Amino acid sequence: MDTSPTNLADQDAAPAKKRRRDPEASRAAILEAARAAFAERGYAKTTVRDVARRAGVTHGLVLRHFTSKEQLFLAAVPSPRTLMAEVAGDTKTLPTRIARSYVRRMAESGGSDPFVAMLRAVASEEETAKRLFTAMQQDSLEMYRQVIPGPELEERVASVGAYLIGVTFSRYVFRSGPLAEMSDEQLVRHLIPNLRSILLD
Amino acid sequence: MDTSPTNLADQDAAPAKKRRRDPEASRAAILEAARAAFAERGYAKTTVRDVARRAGVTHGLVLRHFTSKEQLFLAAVPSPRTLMAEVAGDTKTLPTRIARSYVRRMAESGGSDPFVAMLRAVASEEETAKRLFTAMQQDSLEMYRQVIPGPELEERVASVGAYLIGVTFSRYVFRSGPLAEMSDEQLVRHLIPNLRSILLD
DNA sequence: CTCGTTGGTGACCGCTTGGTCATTAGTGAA
DNA sequence: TTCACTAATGACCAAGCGGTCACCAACGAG
Repeated sequence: MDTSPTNLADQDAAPAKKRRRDPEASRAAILEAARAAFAERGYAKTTVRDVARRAGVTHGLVLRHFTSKEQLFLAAVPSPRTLMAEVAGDTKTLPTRIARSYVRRMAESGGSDPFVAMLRAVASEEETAKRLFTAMQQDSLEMYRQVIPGPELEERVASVGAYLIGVTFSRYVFRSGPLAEMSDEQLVRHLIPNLRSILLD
Repeated sequence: MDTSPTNLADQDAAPAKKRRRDPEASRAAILEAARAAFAERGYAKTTVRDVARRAGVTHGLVLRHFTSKEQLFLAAVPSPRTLMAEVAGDTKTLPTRIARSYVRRMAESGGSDPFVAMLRAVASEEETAKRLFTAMQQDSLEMYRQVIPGPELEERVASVGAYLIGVTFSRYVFRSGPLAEMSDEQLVRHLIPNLRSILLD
């Protein structure tokens, strides 16, 4: 009553494709697909099959390379080297550099930055992501410690972090409202005075 | 080879319980359980069975009362009446009132405020939550419009919103770092100057 | 041309999920 | 006490998940 070798197909890539056989390229394609998927839909809603389809492979291969969905997340969304690099330098121009560096970085990745993926993952109560996020915050605190004077350093840095989290949320997750509609240049101009007052009183 | 009427049980409440038969009470218990669950674990990770267990009923009853998980979300997490009420009043003391009202509100619900639930739901790309969130932002903008002078009102309000989103994320979602460890009073004191400079230059 | 190696496949599995519905049992009125 | 009414239950379902694995086919070495 069923001559075919299976009852229900489980195919991943729709069109018939030639096998590529290039493990490095496959790995890279999967990682990029994973980054985009986790940033766009969050950890919980992203399925291994989603990532596979984007990368043009089968979900079996994804698990073969990365063992589990969590391992894939860890490989694709690595500790996003301090949200704002280039912190070192003159204290007076610090806010400007932070704003520029933040906006450039987000613009380059087109909204699929690891930072966005981590925000989403943390929001859906993903323990792994929380650990990464903690490490990231520690890193950034260390960098500020050498540049900024005064007491309440921790609190000020935490507030800047919170502010940028909120901006990221509005602009790249929620994607609605004035902050989402500004151009990159407008956003930089808008951020600078706020960062300054939070950071330097 | 199987005398029982079913193979795998699907029970929800572990201990044998008497049937309560009180639709109003059930509804209320389910709604409260849903609010807490959505705020604690996010929309994607919360299952209908989770909510049912918390409420002490079966998951069948939850769906019977609310039809679907999404309807349940909409019923449990209603438009959270402008994050900060009591905005009207003197402009000079506005930041203080916003900070107080925000902190009190969050403290009262013990971190299971609808606002947190919505943040989490939006982060996992839930369209329904996005719509609620948009409405909420519109509401709050309306209220500010009558109280605050000057241009760039939209941008300033959006930035305050973003800042509070970030603070909420750090304190009630991520639950780590200085902002999470502050007492309510400390947080109020910390927020006021930042809110003031963002809102009033 | 063979043939061992190995990147890649897709059927399969156990389990969980959101959702349905026939059945069961409390309850107030007659 | 009986009985209609209906809140509540829990077995059931299809779909989809993460994860496994026997197999297949593309390549380089001989």
